[in-house]
Amino acid sequence: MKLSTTIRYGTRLMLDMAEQQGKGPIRIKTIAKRQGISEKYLEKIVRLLRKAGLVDGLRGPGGGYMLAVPPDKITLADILEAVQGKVELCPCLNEPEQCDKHEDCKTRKVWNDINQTIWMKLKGITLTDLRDSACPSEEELGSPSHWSMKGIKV
Amino acid sequence: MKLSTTIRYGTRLMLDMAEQQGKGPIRIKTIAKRQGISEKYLEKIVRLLRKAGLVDGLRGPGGGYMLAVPPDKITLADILEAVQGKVELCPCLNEPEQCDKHEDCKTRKVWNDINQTIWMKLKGITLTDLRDSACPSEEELGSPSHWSMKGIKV
DNA sequence: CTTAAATCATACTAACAAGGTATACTTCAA
DNA sequence: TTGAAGTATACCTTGTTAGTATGATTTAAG
Repeated sequence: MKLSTTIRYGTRLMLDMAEQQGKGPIRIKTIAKRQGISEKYLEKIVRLLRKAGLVDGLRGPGGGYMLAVPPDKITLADILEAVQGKVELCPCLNEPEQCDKHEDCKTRKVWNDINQTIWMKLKGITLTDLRDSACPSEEELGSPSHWSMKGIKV
Repeated sequence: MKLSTTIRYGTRLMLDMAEQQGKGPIRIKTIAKRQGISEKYLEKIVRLLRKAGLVDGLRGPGGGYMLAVPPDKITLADILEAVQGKVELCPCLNEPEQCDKHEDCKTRKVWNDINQTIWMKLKGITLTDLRDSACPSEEELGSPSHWSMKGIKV
């Protein structure tokens, strides 16, 4: 029930790119410094995003990375899937046969439910949403806030 | 983003007890066999639940464990907290000072949002809800289902 | 009063994943 | 042709998870 740094760093990286969009390729070194994350580690992460087709890499001097897709077409679910694969909350959701009780398991429904809810949320939040959002104050963090899900409130 | 076996086993254990409620103390050995989980491992987990005051233990022959609280007063959040402590989706939610960017971090809001949503769900589902629910068919698992949250639809 | 059934408690280990480094290679603009 | 960048892989260190082993303690039943 924890987000890996891969996800968190990956998201910040993508958000950073969305904010710098239109300014040409951005070097990992720059983002690493700006975000305070290890350069080599970020490189590793951005390569996953590249493989997933979310960013494009330009080699050589003056090179760097840039979004391969407009930021309003990139959701947090895309990012998460790119860096971690389609992770389910518990194994029996993907591969029921792993658990011999799966036919008679009431808990499966709950985990599936929460799992779905999380994915719905993630699918509903784009990089644009994130970029245009305000930084939360400490008080605001208490209750769940509302995100526009491609226009519709989640 | 994965549930530990501790949570999953702990939930099944509690559900098992809710189903057997009123029949006196139940031995771990029995539940372990019924649920197909290692006995020693379950012992370890149930001790956490005991410490949290969710179950009572009765020693000696004829002893076992039983719910210390009526099942409609026990939510999945209680169970999760008992076996894992108050886990947040990412460290910066509990201890902002851990991340020196926390004041200027838009992603924090999203993680907080999802975090809150998960906890709201967990708090809304009691052992009674679970016990009285139907086992899901494979098709049903696709979309998020609706759980009564102490009477109110979640 | 003894025995055995159960909880209770701690220590240990193996396996795995996460987080991060190091090294070396390719590509390509200046 | 040089060096700045991406690309790729291998490695390492640390922490967590999942599970086992061993034994002590309590107590009802015989």
